[in-house]
Amino acid sequence: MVVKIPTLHTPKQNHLLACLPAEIFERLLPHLEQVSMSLGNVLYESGGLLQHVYFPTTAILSLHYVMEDGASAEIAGVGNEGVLGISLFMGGNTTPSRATVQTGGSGYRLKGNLLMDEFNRVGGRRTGTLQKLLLRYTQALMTQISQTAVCNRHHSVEQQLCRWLLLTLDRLPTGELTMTQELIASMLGVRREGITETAGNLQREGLISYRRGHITVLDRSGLEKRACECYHVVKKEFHRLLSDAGGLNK
Amino acid sequence: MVVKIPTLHTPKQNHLLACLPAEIFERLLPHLEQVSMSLGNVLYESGGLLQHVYFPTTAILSLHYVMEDGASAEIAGVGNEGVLGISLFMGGNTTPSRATVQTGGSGYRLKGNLLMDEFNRVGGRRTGTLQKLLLRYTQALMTQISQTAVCNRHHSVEQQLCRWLLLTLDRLPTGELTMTQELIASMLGVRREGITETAGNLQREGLISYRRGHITVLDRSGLEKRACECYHVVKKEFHRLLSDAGGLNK
DNA sequence: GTCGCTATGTACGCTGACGAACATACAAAA
DNA sequence: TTTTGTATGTTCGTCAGCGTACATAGCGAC
Repeated sequence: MVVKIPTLHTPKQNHLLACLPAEIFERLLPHLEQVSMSLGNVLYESGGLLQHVYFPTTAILSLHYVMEDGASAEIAGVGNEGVLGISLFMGGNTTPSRATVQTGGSGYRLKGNLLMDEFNRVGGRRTGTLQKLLLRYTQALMTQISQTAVCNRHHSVEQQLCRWLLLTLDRLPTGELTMTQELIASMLGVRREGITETAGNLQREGLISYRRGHITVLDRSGLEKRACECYHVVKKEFHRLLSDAGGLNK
Repeated sequence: MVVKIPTLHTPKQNHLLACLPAEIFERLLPHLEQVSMSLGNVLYESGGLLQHVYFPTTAILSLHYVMEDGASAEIAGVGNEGVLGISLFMGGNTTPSRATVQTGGSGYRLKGNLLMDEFNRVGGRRTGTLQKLLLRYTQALMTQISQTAVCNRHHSVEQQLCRWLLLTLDRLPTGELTMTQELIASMLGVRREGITETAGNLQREGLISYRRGHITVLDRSGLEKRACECYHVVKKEFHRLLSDAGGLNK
């Protein structure tokens, strides 16, 4: 039985927005537009121009790359800890990767030019604060991407599945994710059968349970034991760089 | 026979330094310290604090990650097109990856605080120019890392070797690289025997020739045919973002 | 030159993941 | 309730890359 609790939506549910100093937050607030994103939506096409940046609150987004032969792989995920569209302020305006909605939900978007105004704003005590925050986030994202590269090289499907479940879990309010095995497989860039088998093992051992498109995590620390070190490296680095915005807010 | 031609060293051999406007370049010049780096030198240890940023001219550096069990993989390379030490201005001061010298040679280094002064400098017509350039470079680097992730997932050792040779070649003045198979294997995160076999094939077909630690590329376009799309994606993106500094210099 | 280190070559069995093909079973809509 | 689309389960042969072990050979030091 699913009980729908009417959710309060506020931009502060996004960690980056939440740790902006009041002065900046209030400047942006009138321009933050709530958007709901549903599974599979394509937010950025590879090579397309970015009109907005997105700050997810309950949604989870996925950066991935689709190759010439159709094979694909996720490069990184973006949830309420981050923002989609960094190439805007990094100066490229576009990237060769694609962004889709991996878990439906809500978020806020902001017109690119408004973000840039604030990014480059000079004057006042808060000069450079948004910039510092976004650059720190970008570095954390790079760590995530790097770790994905290493993980793809050396770790088993099971380790990767555990890592991925944990990272996704950390971005969700509950222990249940709405997610087919097919979708997970395409994120990890492996066969669907590989996920069926691995998830079957995890279920048999009581770590997760699932039914048609819904996975419930039963034993989080069990998953952590099975995941590769990559999970902890990424978590630690996000924490180091972004907990309390690394003092930016003081 | 190796003939040593006395080389002229100038910071302008590094593309990033070369496309700085004269005003900024001249401010930095007195602080650019030439350093020669030899194979295997560790420039940054994982988690260590960054004192300098490095602008390679003839050297090639490698960002890689060493895992708990000792296995390792390269995340990206840095040659005369780039700079090592971006986490300085990204705000993290350190990264979980490591940087070593992959091909001995020369470069220039700059004290971290001096770079930061210029990065954050306000006033004058050139405000933000260095910042824009470095952020663009960072985005290009992210593309390289992302592509490494995808490549690790889906491509064969042969494709990856070709990609890697081409990327390295593009950073060198000649068609010869000084490089053992063992070293290449550790870069790609595969077994040395895998490289022996693959390189043997490439040699048999006349694409490369090698002898104990030296590889000469004989048929560049042949390598391009065998490489995966990753090589071209990375090249294109670097070109798009950094050719003539994307107009920053005008 | 020759010695010795280290780079390269080769062979063997093993295994994780692949690709294809098909069976089952759940859940939502009719 | 029945239907139907889709998510999940299972099997089987194949293969790239791994780990191990050991052989050869180039090149620099002496």
